[in-house]
Amino acid sequence: MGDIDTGTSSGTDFIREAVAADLAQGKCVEVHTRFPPEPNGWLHIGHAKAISIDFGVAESFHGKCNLRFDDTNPEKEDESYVQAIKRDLKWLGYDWEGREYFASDYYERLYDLACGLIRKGLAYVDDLDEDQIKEYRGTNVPDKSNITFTPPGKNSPYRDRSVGENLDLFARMRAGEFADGSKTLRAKIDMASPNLHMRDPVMYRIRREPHYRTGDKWCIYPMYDFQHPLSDAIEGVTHSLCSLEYEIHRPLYEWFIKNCEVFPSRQIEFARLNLSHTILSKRSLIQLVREKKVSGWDDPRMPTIAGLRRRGYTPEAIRDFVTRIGIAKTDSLVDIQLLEHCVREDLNRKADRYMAVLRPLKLIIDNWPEGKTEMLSAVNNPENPEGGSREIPFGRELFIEKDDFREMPPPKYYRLFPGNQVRLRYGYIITCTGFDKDPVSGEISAVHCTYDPQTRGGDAPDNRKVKGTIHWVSKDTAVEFKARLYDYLFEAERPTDVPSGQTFLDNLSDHSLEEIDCAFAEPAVKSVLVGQTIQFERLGYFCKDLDSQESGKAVFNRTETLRDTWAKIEKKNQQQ
RNA sequence: UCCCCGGUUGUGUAAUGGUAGCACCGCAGACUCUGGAUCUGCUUGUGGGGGUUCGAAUCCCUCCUGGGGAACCA
Repeated sequence: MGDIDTGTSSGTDFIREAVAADLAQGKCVEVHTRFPPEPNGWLHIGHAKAISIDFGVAESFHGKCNLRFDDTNPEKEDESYVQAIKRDLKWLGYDWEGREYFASDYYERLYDLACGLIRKGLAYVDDLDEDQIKEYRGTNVPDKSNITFTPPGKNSPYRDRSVGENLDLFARMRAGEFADGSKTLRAKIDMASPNLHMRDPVMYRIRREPHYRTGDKWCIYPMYDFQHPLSDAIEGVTHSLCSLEYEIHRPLYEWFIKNCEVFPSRQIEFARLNLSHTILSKRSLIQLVREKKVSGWDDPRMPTIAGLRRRGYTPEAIRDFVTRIGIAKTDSLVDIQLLEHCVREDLNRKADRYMAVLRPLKLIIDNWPEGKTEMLSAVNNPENPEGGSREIPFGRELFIEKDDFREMPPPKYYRLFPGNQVRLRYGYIITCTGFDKDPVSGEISAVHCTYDPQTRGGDAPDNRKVKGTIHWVSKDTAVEFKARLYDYLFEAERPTDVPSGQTFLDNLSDHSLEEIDCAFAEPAVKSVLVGQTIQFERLGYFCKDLDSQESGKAVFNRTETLRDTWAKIEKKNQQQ
């Protein structure tokens, strides 16, 4: 067992410990897991955690992980979701090695297994309707939050039908002889069980709804609790890892394995991911899409894998994040700043640097010869010596960031203000000599300065210390682009925490997206590819969006800002 | 409080009867041609009360507290 890597790269955790124990005790000889998405929505960062566990645990023990679509609810599922899920899984870098399965492919075997249970006297066809089932189960109460005691249920009057009658009725259910909802197949377990899931759970229901894969071949569909353990068994899954809400289903999971006499898989539950300022329920995510609160599943503000990708996140950053958060059974809320840290760390190493100005302010170098242009050399990525360098045009008129000039500098401000010296990144050291103000609006229309010819490239021969370095773009060669600046979709740390009568939609931020139509960048950005994430120096990481036009304006989505120490100082200044 | 599962610095996660550690956040400083990066240092924690033990985050009891469950969804 010494050669088994219990997770040096991803740490150890209670699941890996349990799996290692099973192996040591001979309960299984190999490890086989599965990732079982229902194709009714796109993958999000919470799935990434589950995927990391399913694939990661298998990998730790040199085992396998299947991809299985848990598609037994024809009302919600669709082929487009299958495609989206596969695409995102691949992009994240996971490989199911062709083991791509569908629960809907098991319908025939599942049906046989159900008949087997009937023959053993452990399943029966019930004529009770939905409300009656609840009533008999003892759970048909108006206010669930006010229950102090759950009485035992009582048996359905149809519970003791003969095996022959049940077999016949079940076959006729399949044949379409009965109306939707008029009959169900139920497991005969224990109507007095304190675990409500054991009170004769429904195994099959009648639903005339075309399925995206089986069409109208079936009008009865198996329920999750019956289908899941058996699908796991069919695939030889040894460890069925799922989230905490299935914990209470585990006795049922084990009941079906035992009574169907199939390959036993062990279900182990872990806490699902909760992320601050984010909503991760598929139901809510689909609502944001349908009600057009966002532009789609891949809106860069969405916590979906596709949204994060379009935002500029890398698979490496996402995978790093989901391994850093660990695995436990504690219900927790992970600070989204950890995710942000992970992208910054990854992108800092990988992203090429460029200069761009989001809110342009004209800077005129009064002692620079009219019409003269110079090319200056700039390093592409200071974190990567092999990244090379590029040339940037420099001239008499530049754009600088509005925020980099102040008429009256606040404390600790060491950018441009009258009389102050500042370095233009990769350019010259300049001294601010004045500024033009629009007499009507009071707005500053241009800043004037002189440059020191001795400081070409930014180095001062006299080694004088210049505290501030600001970015710039040469006016004549500037490339215009559109920038989309994103903020949290929800300002609240827990978007679902709302006063009664409100929903998470009431928590939607009104400034989660700011569009800047006319920003300027250095000419070299023309070579940036759609989907590529770069850094605009001092501003943050930006990803070229697919909305960019071939020969027209490029669109850049801001992935994240850089860590902004000045913003903190400024905030503190304001508080004082 | 009918059933199930949890509670370790602000957040997340280790420590499996033997020095409560790591990461993020935050704070301070060093360095820096990105107020970025990097480096150094720092603050804050075992929910409460009892018990077992030489020794308890860990085992036991009890209280408190959080989450989940009662779909012909998964």
